[in-house]
Amino acid sequence: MSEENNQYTFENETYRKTYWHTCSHVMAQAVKRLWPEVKLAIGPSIDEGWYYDMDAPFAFTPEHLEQIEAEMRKICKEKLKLERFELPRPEALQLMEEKGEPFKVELINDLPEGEVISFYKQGEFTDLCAGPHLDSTGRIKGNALKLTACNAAYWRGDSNRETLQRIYGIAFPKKDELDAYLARIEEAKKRDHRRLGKELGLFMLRDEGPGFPFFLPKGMTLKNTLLDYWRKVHKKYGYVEISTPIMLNRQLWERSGHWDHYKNNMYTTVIDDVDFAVKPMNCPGGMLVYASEPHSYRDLPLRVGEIGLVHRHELSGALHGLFRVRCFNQDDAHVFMTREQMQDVIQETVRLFDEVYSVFGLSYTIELSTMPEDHIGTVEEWERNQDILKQAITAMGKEFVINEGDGAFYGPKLDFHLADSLGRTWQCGTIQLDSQLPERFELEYTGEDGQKHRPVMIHRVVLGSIERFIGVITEHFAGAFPAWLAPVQVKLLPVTDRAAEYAAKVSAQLDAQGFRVEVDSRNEKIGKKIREATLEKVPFMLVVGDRDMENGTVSVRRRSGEDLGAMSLEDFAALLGDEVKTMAIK
RNA sequence: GCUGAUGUGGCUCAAUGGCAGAGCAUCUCACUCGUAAUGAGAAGGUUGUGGGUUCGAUUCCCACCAUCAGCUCCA
Repeated sequence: MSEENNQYTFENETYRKTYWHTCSHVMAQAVKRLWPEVKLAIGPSIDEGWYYDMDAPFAFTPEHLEQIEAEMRKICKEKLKLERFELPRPEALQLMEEKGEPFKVELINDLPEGEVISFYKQGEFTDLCAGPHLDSTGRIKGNALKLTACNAAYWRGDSNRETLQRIYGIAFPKKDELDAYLARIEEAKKRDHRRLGKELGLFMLRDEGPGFPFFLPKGMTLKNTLLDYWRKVHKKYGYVEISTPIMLNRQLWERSGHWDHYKNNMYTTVIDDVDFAVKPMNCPGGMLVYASEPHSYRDLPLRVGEIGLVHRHELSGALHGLFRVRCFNQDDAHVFMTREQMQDVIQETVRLFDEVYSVFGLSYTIELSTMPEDHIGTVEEWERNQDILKQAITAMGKEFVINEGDGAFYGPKLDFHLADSLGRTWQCGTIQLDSQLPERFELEYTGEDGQKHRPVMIHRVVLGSIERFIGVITEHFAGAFPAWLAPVQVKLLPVTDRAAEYAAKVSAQLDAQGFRVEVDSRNEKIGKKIREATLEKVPFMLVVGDRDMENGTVSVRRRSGEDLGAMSLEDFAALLGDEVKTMAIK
């Protein structure tokens, strides 16, 4: 995906960003020409294009955007020079007040003392801006720019402040690059897991349960196959598996801290006059399991996995297909260990992540999230744990970026972000270091010295949410899952009714060998059956007709269209078995 | 939750202040066919829900629900 993102002929990123930034000024100028009453906020360049936030007394429509585009083209043709100038604070404030730009006035007021206050002027339009910019609006190719969307955004990202309108745009030095970009966006939409999920019969969402996905037979097969793999790979890494209740009483959630720190997102109910909450996380249940019997240092690290169904009340506007739901399965695990084992355990976990993600061909970026405002535990403890996470991945030669203040309330974490087909990243894996919950639940182990000690733990998920991960790989593979994952691996296509019985026999034989097989016994032409099986993205089609019956063969076709010709069923089973094995764990 | 848009048979989409239409899918019949759509016929809709305006609302207005784009949030 990243290759596709780098098709631009812009010389380099700095130039690209400068180009887009100047576009945002041209757009603001166009808007002010058309509707002088519109107030300007901020208009930066972004990874793909630019936006400008504005406050208008009316809502921008697609027609407005076309008008703005037309005016932008005019401004490009006018070849206006961009001139930078600086003003002392009082004059800068006076200029923006005269122009009636309250947001700019606020920005200037918030600039630190001594900061240079610079403006860029092009024709009649002047904007507060640090720059840099192109030297002329004539540098922008007017017919290779497009305003792509208009949406809401909060002033300064604060949901308590004004809601502004954000207009997004994209531009390239050449028209055909813009076309290629727009075509890529269209192509990415075809991979949307919500669309593919419907087309392939994987899952559905209903008004009756917003954010609570239904899995259909094919999606369920996919999910179970994924979980089979998960169990195998975790067994290999020394994990055991448990299952804890979906609902536990209030006392437990108070003890874990969730009642105080997470209550707004929890579904609660009253049973026999006692408050209960549906679990938003699996850890408290896992604590109870650990605490249910004494442990020796010899048992550590103790790796306890759980495919846990959790419910979280997300804001209605945040829901998004399988990517953001209110109920999902976490491929959770808690590893209990001594302080000395922390670094090893973290590294072992990262190696497990690498193994799993590489099976799917997914790349990731790592974020280290540090202490949030709402937290438990001391600052020293947090810093110590953050350092351990840093050291562990640095020693493995991995890069990370810091996400300040975004840790869980009980500890810092490493988040693994996987990219979807639109280049959006989704947090899937996470490793959270926690010395707070063991404290709260008074977990213990007996050390070599015969004394009781407190273990530390990590909370970790690899796939994250099974649901989200299915969404990510659906887009990643564009619905064409590798054979080991495909809900249907083989589709038998009898050419005529005469071959129906033979097809059923072949199907039964493959089924007995553990392959997932379907027979298309409809009275339809072979061309139609092939077309539909291809659209269903079934990896292998076996065409069987009179010739195959006579010779005891199957005629094999891949979903790519490749015709492998007739072969014996044994040969085909070997071929399929091989393909399945190369992808999955031994 | 906020701003804007959308909501029509299972799916994709038309249309209109005056009897709601197509393609695909479904069902029936014929065809028995060798690598991306055989033909004919039938059936299928209180136009998201609830109010209102109107002689008449699927269409106009209001509220709610859901979805979409984004913002905010996201253990």
